[in-house]
Formats: sequence, structure tokens, C-alpha cells
Amino acid sequence: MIQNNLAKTPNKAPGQKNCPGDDPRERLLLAAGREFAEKGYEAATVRDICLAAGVNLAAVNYYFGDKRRLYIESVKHAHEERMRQVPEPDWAAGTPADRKLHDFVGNMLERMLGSDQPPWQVRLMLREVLQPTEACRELVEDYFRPHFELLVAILDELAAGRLDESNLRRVALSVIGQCFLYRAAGDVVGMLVPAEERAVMHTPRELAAHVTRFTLAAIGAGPPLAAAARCDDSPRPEASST
Amino acid sequence: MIQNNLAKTPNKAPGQKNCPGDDPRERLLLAAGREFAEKGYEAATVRDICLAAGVNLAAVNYYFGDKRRLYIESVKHAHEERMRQVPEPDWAAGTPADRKLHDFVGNMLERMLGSDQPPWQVRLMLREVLQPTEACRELVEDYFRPHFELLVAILDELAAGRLDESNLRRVALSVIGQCFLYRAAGDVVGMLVPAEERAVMHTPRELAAHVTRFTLAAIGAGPPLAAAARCDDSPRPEASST
DNA sequence: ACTTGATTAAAACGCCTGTTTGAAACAGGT
DNA sequence: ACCTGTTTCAAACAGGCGTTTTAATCAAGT
Repeated sequence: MIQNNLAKTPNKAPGQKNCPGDDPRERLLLAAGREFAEKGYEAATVRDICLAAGVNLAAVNYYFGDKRRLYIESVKHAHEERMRQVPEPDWAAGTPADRKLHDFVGNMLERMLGSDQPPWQVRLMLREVLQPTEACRELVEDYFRPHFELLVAILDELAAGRLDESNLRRVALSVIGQCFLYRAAGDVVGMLVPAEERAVMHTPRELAAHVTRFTLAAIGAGPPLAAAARCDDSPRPEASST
Repeated sequence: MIQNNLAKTPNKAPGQKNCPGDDPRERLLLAAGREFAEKGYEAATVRDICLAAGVNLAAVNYYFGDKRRLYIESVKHAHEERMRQVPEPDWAAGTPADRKLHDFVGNMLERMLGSDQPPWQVRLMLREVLQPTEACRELVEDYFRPHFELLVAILDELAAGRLDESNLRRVALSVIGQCFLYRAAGDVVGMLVPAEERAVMHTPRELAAHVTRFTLAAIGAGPPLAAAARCDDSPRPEASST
């Protein structure tokens, strides 16, 4: 009579038309992602989600079983979308490491704060970071860990073997933390910093430059921010900001 | 007949007995803070709160009017408690600035991660930071801004006037970001770093040392982490860690 | 045209939510 | 003892929630 409880993938051949807004399952995932990202799991209601998706209330049960599984699938969906949209940076062979770091940080900030893309996917993933549910482990392994280890590799190159793995990881977390704050606590940051200053200095581009300089200086691969007369000047040739 | 809607402070003279667990209003605030911190606003129910507080269900209406105001009051209460417990660091006149920074960072990390204190108050405040409600502005002005400006002052002292205010604020946010990550995204960090490494290197004390070194090096007030042979050694006399 | 299975639609089901009610219990003042 | 105002209590309320049910609709397959 009724299929037991398994989530269904629609029987229509999906290759026929990839036009979005066609497949109810897809529309549900999209609307659910938006709603969950905005309001959180508890506050988002399946009624609102179905209304936004333009599908019947029973569809969430039909396609996903229940709200919890819809949530998990919507997180996965958002993160897959994000993976497709944001290409891994791919540098030419001889690219200097400080340039790589700058690109990496800029990329991360662009992903986190970027205006090019609706931020709801990032918001959804952020919720998972802040208090992980079942969907988190997969997110970490597929998404965060590769980025994290790429960053560690860049830092290793910059440190030229003078930092062991533990310290490299700590430094990597320092880099990530600097960026993460603006995404996770952006509102509070906005209250602590004057608006006009924020407008010119808290753009992804400017922040990337700052975080890169800060980090390069910290590990000794660039001049300190407060250009003291410690050595003399011109501390290193490759320290090219912007 | 019935008082309109104003929150009541109990008529019993509060000076008579400050024994906790006596005043229902206090017990409600405590239980509510715990519950809200753990589950979030939506998921926490007034029934559970009242049960935990050992008061009748109608008490929340009687003392606070409704759930929303109970939440706001519980946030304020938690932050006032936190203020009372964590003393502002008070240094002797001649304390070197790098020592101040280390103390400041250590203090912040201790507040964020410290095991001495039940972490539910911090969790509650964290929720406000991540998505502010009405209670947030007050929190920022009373709690975060003073700390933030103290940090800026320390950094200014370290930079010896070589960084303008905008840059000082950015550096301060870099410091905060490094600490904030471990509190807000601790679970994900725990997945990225091996457990034994975390046990020895991710203690508040060790992290404080790292963040301080990292920051001092970045602004040029301490040796870089990867001790390159840039000048020679002994970069500055006051760079005393721990 | 009839059958079959997948999909959609509307309505209902319990359940749990925040909130309100009206009366009981308690205190202190006169 | 009696009134008075404050505080507690058990019970109920209306509404929204996730989920289920049942029937209608649709698209082929034969």
C-alpha cells in the first residue's frame, strides 16, 4: 500500500530536464536550506518550508520521511552546491607561498562573507559548526579537512620546516579564527567598529590583506605590522602585499 | 484584581536571606539560563525550566510576563554573574605590555574555555553573539566593549604609536578571533586535531601562550614563531613568555 | 480502456507549546 | 478574628507543531 519509510528519489529521469523549480524534491531541499539557515532547526516549520517550496505539506514525509532527515539532506545539499561553486584554488608550479596564503585567505573570506553568493548556505553550515548534529562529521571530512590541510601545507612551506605539525595546525587555526570571527560574530564586530571604518576596512579584500600580513609577520615570513626599526628596513624581498 | 503585566520583584526583603534557592525569581533565572544556554530559545520550554527551578508553571508569567522577557532577563543575569566572578585584570604600574597582553589573552581564554566555572553562562552569551536579540546591545556595551578597548590600549602600548586606531582594532579582532574559534567551533577543531595533541596543546594556558606569541610577533613586538635567522637572536629584551 | 504504481492534495490526528484563569494558601496589619 | 495584598497552585485554553491518513490525480504499460 504505502512505501515504508525510505526517502524517494523521483522516478522521472533526472537527466531529462535539470531546470530548477521542477523537481519537488529539489525545491524542498532548497527552501528547507534557506529556512533552516535563517531560523534554525526548531524555529523553522515544515509548513513554512513547504509553502516556500510550493509543494504540499505531505511531500516532506513522502520524500524525506520526517523533518530531521530533511534537515540533514538539506545540509548535505547546501555543502555540495557550495563545493561546486567554489573551485579549489589551483596555483601554477612556482607560485610563492605567501601569494598562496593570500589567495587562500581571500578565498575563505570570500566564501564566508562574499556578496556574490546568497549567504544562506554558509549560514546553514555555520550552524552545524556551532553545534554539530549528525550532518557535521561528513561536512568536516568532505569540506573542512581538505581546506585545513591545504592551509597547513602552505604554512609549512612558509615556515620552511621550522614549525612542527602541531604548531602548524595551531597557526592554521589562528588564521581560520581571524576570518571566522567576522562571519560568526559579525554583528558584534559591527557594534564595536565604527560604520565608516567597517565599510572600507572590513571588506573581504581588505581583511584578506590584513590577515595575510598578520600571519606572515607572526611566523617570520614577512615584515611586522608595526614596522619597527628592528633590523633595518626591507626585511624580506618576497613580502608583497596586495 | 490582578496586577497588569509588570514584572515583580518579590516583596520579601532580599537582605534578610541571600541564600540561593530561596527566591523563586532567582531560581527561575538560574534554571532558565541553563536551559536556554543548552537548548536555545525555541527548544527550551517553560515547562522544563519551571520544573528545573522547582516552581509552578505560572510563575514565569507572574514574575516575568512571558518567555521572551524571561530569556532577556536570564541573559542579563548571567552576564552580571559573570562580571562579578571574573575580575578585571589590574596590573601594577610598571607591568610590561607584553605581559599585559598575555594576561589578557589568558583571562579571555579562561573565561571562554575555563573548567573552573560552569560554562552555561558563556554558552548563553555566545548565542547572543552568534545571532543577537534584544539582550545583545546591552551585553556589548557593558561587557564586550570595555574588554575590547582595554585590549586596544594594550596593543597600542605594544605598537608604540606605530599603528593607527583602525589597525589597532583590526589587530584586536585578530586576537579575539584566535580565541573565539576554540569556543565557538570547538567541536570542529576537535575533529581536525588529534586528541592527544589537543589534550596537551589546547589548554587555556598553552593557547594563551601561543596566541600571545603569535600576536607579538605579528606586530613586531616579539620574535617570529618560526625563529628564522633574520636579525640574529634575542630580538627584544621584554619578550618573556609565560 | 483498464490496471498499476508513483505522485499530489486536503484534512485530520495527537501532542506539546506558551499563556491564562480562578481559586487556594500565606503573610502581616488592624 | 478579619480583612488585604501577595504569592502559589492545579487546571484548562487556544493555537501551532510534526506527522499520518485517505482519497484524488496523473503517466505510462498492456
